[in-house]
Amino acid sequence: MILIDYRDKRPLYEQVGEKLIGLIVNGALSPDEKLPSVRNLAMDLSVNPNTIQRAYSQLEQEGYIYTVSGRGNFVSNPDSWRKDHMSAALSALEEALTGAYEAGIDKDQVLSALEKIYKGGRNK
Amino acid sequence: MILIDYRDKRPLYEQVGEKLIGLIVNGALSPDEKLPSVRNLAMDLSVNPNTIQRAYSQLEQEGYIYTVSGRGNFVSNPDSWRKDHMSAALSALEEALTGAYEAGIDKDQVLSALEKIYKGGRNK
Amino acid sequence: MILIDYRDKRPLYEQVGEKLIGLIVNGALSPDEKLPSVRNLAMDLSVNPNTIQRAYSQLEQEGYIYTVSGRGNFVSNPDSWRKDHMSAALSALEEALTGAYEAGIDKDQVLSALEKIYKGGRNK
Amino acid sequence: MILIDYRDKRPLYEQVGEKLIGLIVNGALSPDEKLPSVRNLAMDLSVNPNTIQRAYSQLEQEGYIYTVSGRGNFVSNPDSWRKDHMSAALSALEEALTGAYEAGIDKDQVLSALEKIYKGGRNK
DNA sequence: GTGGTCTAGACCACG
DNA sequence: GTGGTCTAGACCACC
Repeated sequence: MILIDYRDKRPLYEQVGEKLIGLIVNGALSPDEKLPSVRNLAMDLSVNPNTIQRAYSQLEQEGYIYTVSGRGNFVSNPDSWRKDHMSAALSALEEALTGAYEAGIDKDQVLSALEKIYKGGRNK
Repeated sequence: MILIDYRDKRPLYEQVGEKLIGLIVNGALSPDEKLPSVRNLAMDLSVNPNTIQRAYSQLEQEGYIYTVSGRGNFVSNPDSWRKDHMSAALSALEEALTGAYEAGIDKDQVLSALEKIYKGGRNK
Repeated sequence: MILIDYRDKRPLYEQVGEKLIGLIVNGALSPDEKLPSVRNLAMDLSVNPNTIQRAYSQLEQEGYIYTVSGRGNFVSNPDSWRKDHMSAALSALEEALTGAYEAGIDKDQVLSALEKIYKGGRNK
Repeated sequence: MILIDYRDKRPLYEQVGEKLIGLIVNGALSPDEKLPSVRNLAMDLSVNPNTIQRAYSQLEQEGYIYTVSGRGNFVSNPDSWRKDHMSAALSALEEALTGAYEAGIDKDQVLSALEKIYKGGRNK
């Protein structure tokens, strides 16, 4: 379900969190679906439960999941996160665009990259 | 010349390095122009010389500058870095684009962001 | 009669208890009226009977209801709880007021909030 | 500087955080002033450094302080938190007011409590 | 069994 | 010395 890349310099909990966000945004995990328990996922990934706990807390705080103590963690309704998620993605995009502009990348190149991704569909 | 943002979570040497790259790519620093000495810049920014040293080493390793021992650090010829810089910017852009796509951002929005940046010109 | 919010971080028994207090204080449940049986309410809310039991015990201990073993649970006479309830509400209010004061909230704002609630009437 | 109440049921990190917020909002800690280091405060309070770390992270995330890695934690400029802090205090106040209203507390009593606090000044 | 908190102790990057 | 991350192991409240 999730693979950890130990060469990645980012903290483990962030990696795990991001992967889960991907699954949620992709729709691989539906609203109100139960996520693996903290301990289970920790064992699966051979990682300390605290690390998973931290990833989950952060996801909850960002509105991607909600926690019912004693029951588990569940994915939130998209309303809770879609807006924030989109604005975050948008500002990341603007930053990348200015980077591209300053690097001297041609507008046509940007357009072709754009077409490739928006036509190819979900190829991740 | 350079301002340090202490609230930025990235390491200082990285911040300094990025600012210098900006100046180089923008052409504010021309090829073969001499950069400030490690000690001078360190004093200017009230920062440990080690920090500047590290920033310079990294820039050198990425090909943006070259070092002549005993003489100082100088801006490299664009040939040494332009290609790498562009491909890095391009892959960052692609990543941001897929992120935007998966977040459900409309193609038109991407285009408008694109226009805004590519028309506005170098205002940074 | 009662709705449970599973996203609420408080324990279920507390949530249920608070809702019941609301009904009692509002007068929706009159003194000496019989409350639903533990098992019935548990089934209604699809919740473990222990949870309801615990809510009832707490209400009893706070004087809002009384239990006749073998017969059921009944709403207490307001004399048993009104004073405690009021003093609790009052000290909570004072705490909130000092919080507001320290946050720099203007006296007029407090007054307008006060008017809004005390004029609007019982609309909850 | 801070006292921990072990009878309080809230988590330690929350208690510590709240006390610090109090000091910051009161002005006892000025903007850009350095807070005690994680380890120091942990020793002072005979508490695990992780606990303090968590308190600090939360304060940072709420905008009350900012962290410079390798240097320490510093209190933020009031602009970062005043607005959020006020709105939080305001909604807490409204909740307390409705509670008071429903408990049957007289408007005059509320007014007298209000006067007591807003006239008495900072008596905490 | 589930999440939440806490301790103890360790290692790393940064400056 | 400073914050940040991680592990190991423990205890608690809730359901």
